[in-house]
Amino acid sequence: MEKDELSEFLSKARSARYPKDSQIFGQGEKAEAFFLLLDGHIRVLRITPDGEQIIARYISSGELFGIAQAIGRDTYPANAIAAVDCVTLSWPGKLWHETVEKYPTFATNTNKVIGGRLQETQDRLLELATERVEQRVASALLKLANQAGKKTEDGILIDFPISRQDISEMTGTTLHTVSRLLSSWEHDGLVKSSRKKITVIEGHRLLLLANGMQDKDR
Amino acid sequence: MEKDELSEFLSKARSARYPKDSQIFGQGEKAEAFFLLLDGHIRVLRITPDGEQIIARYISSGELFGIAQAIGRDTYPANAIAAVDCVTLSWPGKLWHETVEKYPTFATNTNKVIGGRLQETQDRLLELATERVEQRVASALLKLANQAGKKTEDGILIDFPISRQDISEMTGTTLHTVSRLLSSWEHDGLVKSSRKKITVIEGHRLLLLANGMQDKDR
DNA sequence: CGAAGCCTTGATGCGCCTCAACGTACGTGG
DNA sequence: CCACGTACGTTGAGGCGCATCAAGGCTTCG
Repeated sequence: MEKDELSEFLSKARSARYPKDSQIFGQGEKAEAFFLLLDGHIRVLRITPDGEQIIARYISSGELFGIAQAIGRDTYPANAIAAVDCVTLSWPGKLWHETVEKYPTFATNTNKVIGGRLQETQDRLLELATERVEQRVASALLKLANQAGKKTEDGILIDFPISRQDISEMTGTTLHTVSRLLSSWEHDGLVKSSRKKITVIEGHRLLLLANGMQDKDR
Repeated sequence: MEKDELSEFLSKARSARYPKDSQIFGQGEKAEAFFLLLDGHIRVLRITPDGEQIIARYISSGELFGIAQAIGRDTYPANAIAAVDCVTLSWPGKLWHETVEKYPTFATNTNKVIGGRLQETQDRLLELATERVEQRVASALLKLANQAGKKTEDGILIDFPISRQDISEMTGTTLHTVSRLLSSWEHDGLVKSSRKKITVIEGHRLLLLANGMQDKDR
């Protein structure tokens, strides 16, 4: 897409602000628009008929989301909730098809985005099926630190509020087990955490845990 | 794509036969080609560094697979193994990009294919995280019967050889647990099975199990 | 006809969920 | 700004679902 084409495309966008904990769209709702996250972090949830939920992924700024049109759906497949105050751009759904027609690279690029998410999801499936809770939680922390980490004097802080419950919903376990793990890791100096805040201190040792190695410094 | 364009595209394909249990491509190999399954069934495996594996999906005839190029990868993300004797068409990888450029619908269609697989994978993730083994195995059988079922006088036969081990690798459990479940279901008349062969007899009762309901006919 | 691969079934144990109770930080309204 | 309520976190006790270990039977194929 050329510069002026891009700016024309951008000019059709609507900007919006979502306060922390507000819902941007809901699972099953008619997909009226697709989004680009300008600032903030978004939690993508999938819910079972009987109310249990898991966190499918976190969206960071710069990512497209809610692109139901791209995969030929007319409803959103998940909930999107602002994890912090967020700023988005959005376009009406029908503009997707027009844009794809005009700029074929748009479609091929989307392939890569969706393909990447497919990969990621399959990796998690493999993890969930073959690894123990401790490894999965360690992996999740590392991934979060990687995706949304902020360097501090203590270590790498995950830069949005995240509860034990959230982590349990990312890893298929309970908040109790997560709490116990974090307590034990904090005791051993691997992480530091307080209410809705987690800092990774010794990433390399966490990585050993994630890979199922014994931590000999224990 | 128009008729003569399609036939030109098809004329560039190479046809191949893969005997049962042979490998079509391997995880991590350079992706030289992409494939269309004309006849047969293919098992797609993902393997962990330490040798454990899960079945990501089964491909049925008519489906594209091994489309690493589409998602911007240059290696295959999984193993593809012929579950029965298979016939495929394949095209050199670089033809993907040319084709996409020439026929933009190709890219948008691929979006739908990949999007559908993403959905499916996320559904399985949700299942694996929230449901018990019994429910997952019941779901897997129903899905298989749906995707590759053949009506027989007894019920719906899954139309390719599939072992207890295979089912366990689809559902994140062990062959022992699967064996026990199938035995008990056979005893109750829900299924009928022998070596590498499974027939679903009472789908509706299996569905109840898959949804976590009590089976009151037990 | 033997050997390998697949399936079955029991016994045992443990990883993690569940249930329960209490401590602690946060923010909201008086 | 303090008091209170609510949401979040911690920690223990107990139990169960399912993996693991073990041993033997059956089917298929060379």
